Amino acid sequence: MSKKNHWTLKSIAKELGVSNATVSNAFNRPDQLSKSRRESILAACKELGYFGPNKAAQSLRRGKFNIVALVLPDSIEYMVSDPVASSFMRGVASVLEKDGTNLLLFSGNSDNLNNVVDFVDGFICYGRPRNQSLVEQLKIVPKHVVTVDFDIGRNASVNINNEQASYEVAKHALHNKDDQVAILGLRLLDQNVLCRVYEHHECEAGQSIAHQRLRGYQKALTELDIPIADDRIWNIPESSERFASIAAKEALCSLPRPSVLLCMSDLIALAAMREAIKMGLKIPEDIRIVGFDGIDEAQRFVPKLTTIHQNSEEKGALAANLFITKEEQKALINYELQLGQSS
Amino acid sequence: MSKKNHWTLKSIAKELGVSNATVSNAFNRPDQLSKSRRESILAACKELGYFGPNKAAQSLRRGKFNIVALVLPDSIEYMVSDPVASSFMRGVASVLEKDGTNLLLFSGNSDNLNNVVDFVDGFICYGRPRNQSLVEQLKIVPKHVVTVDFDIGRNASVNINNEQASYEVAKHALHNKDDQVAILGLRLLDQNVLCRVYEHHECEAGQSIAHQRLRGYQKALTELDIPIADDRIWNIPESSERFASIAAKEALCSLPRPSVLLCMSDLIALAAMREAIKMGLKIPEDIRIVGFDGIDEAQRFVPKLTTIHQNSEEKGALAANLFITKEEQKALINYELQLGQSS
DNA sequence: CTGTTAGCGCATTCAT
DNA sequence: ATGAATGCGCTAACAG
Repeated sequence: MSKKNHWTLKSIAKELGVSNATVSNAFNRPDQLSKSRRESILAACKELGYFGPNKAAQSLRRGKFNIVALVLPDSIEYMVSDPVASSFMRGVASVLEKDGTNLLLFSGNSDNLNNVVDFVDGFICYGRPRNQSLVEQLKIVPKHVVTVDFDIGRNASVNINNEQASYEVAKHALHNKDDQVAILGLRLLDQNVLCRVYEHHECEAGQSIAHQRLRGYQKALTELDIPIADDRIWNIPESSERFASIAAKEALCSLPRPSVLLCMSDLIALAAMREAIKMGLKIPEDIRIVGFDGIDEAQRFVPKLTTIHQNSEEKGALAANLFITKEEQKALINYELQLGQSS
Repeated sequence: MSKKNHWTLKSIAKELGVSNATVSNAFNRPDQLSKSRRESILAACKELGYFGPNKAAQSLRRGKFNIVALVLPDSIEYMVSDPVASSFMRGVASVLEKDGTNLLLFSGNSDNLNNVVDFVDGFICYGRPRNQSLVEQLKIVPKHVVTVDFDIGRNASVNINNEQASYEVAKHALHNKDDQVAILGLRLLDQNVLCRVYEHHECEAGQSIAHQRLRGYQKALTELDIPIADDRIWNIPESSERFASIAAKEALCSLPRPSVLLCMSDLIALAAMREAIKMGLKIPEDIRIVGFDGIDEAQRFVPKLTTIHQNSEEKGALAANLFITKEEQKALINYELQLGQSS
């Protein structure tokens, strides 16, 4: 007898003439019934086209959803084309996929965690979300949270030592006190504008990645006794070719012409190298350029970029593992100074 | 009186001394109660820390989940770093984000749609999933499905005319019957191997993108009366730098040396250009190379690549729109022949 | 306009 | 080893 094509645990149990608990157990708790019974039930279900308990109902009942929301710093559409974010997602995805956990992409522009909080097991947050109110919500949300590249009050996080890394790459790019230095910063300011950063007094206090990196640069500058003028630091609001090119052009045209360009991302450094080449400058003879991130394209570029290679994929994998194991750990991940011909 | 921190519709209703339907209505159906009543209830809820009906329960009840699964052709970790797939996802995400629909990434390697089918509203499938059994499931799954770059029995799909596009770009690359042509194909064979494709008899029948493109190439070749030897077509199993470089090297070293390289993706064409340059070949004097896709990196490369620009982002946006509106439409999307200096 | 009730589909006691 | 009952948290139909 073929009932309607849509079986439920209840209807299939009735069809088979057993109680629904038995069917449930057959699928979920093998130890609760005899092997033969279980197998005959499973076979009958398959035969009839019942593929197992409804996941939504199961989740509601158990309070477990097998979905984790990956909270991106910005809109999904923006993040998905960012090479560093992509690597990170790759690491996350590889671990979650093995674990059978589903990955939901969540925009850092959303204004409410509530839209998803009820059907995810928790959150992996890659960088501070653009919408600050999300941060506040993440602090108190009653689910598991792993933060990456920033911290909130919670205990599971993955970071790299941005200050030390920046210090190292700057140290490599800088030669002596006669160097003319310009810094192309990424999101140094909250304001969404491309401009120079005349005031950076609060840098010591700044907790953002950009400020950590800036501190690293400054430490290197200070050690070499290199002054940096107030008008030699740029703020680029997002890691895009367009903004980076404009800022690079401004920097390269500023006088005295910089001999060193410290860039807070490889994408920025690449744009800067392209602009420099267009202007007929020789790299590194006329200008030394260093980046941050270690993306593939920058390694393939001629000249190869000197940069800090962040192990983004590993970062993602670690974050996902922390999530799965629910370990409360503040992890610090390695980076590598990657030497190229650009400095 | 502060109850436990976890409110439910029921508990909050009791706390407020109203029925649960009233609270539900306050959140979902403003027209069902007076404005003042509604507002006072909402205010009280906010005050007490109840942020609205539990979404999981709501979804179970309504049968609507506000999640769509984006079925990728391959593993998530592989897809997320593919520039074409990323563009597509960008398009999808931009539309879904505006619609308030959440995006779940689903691997084309999974073997069971059942793990998610119960808590998504449907599927957007970007390319034929590597796991063929997923295709079978997609054909019969009782939810809305939009396919992209391939078709199943269902009625909503987005495609481009691969054959025509390939024909055009080949036509542009080919000059006359003395051209020596090699084809770097992407997933021409089911087998996951890098090799030459000696037999392509079944090309006429092949429905895959690769075969559609191959037909386009062959049409152009035929029109110009250019023969193509049996051993001049390569199969590259995935669009990665590594495989592409190997195949490109093989092709470039084969004798007589090709004067034209028809590549089924820009990533492949880029790898080929790099290998050619390494070998001291001049592009396009010694060898003309064309790609397919229109990714950014290929446009920035020197020489700029001649290719077919697929509007992947638009494709994604259209697919998402079809999904949302539930329109049953087989859409065909435009492409553009993008001329560079590589041919 | 408001409250009562019956499920959505299931997992888990607690009996037997 | 099995079955009846309860409720996860909610919405929609219905009754008042």
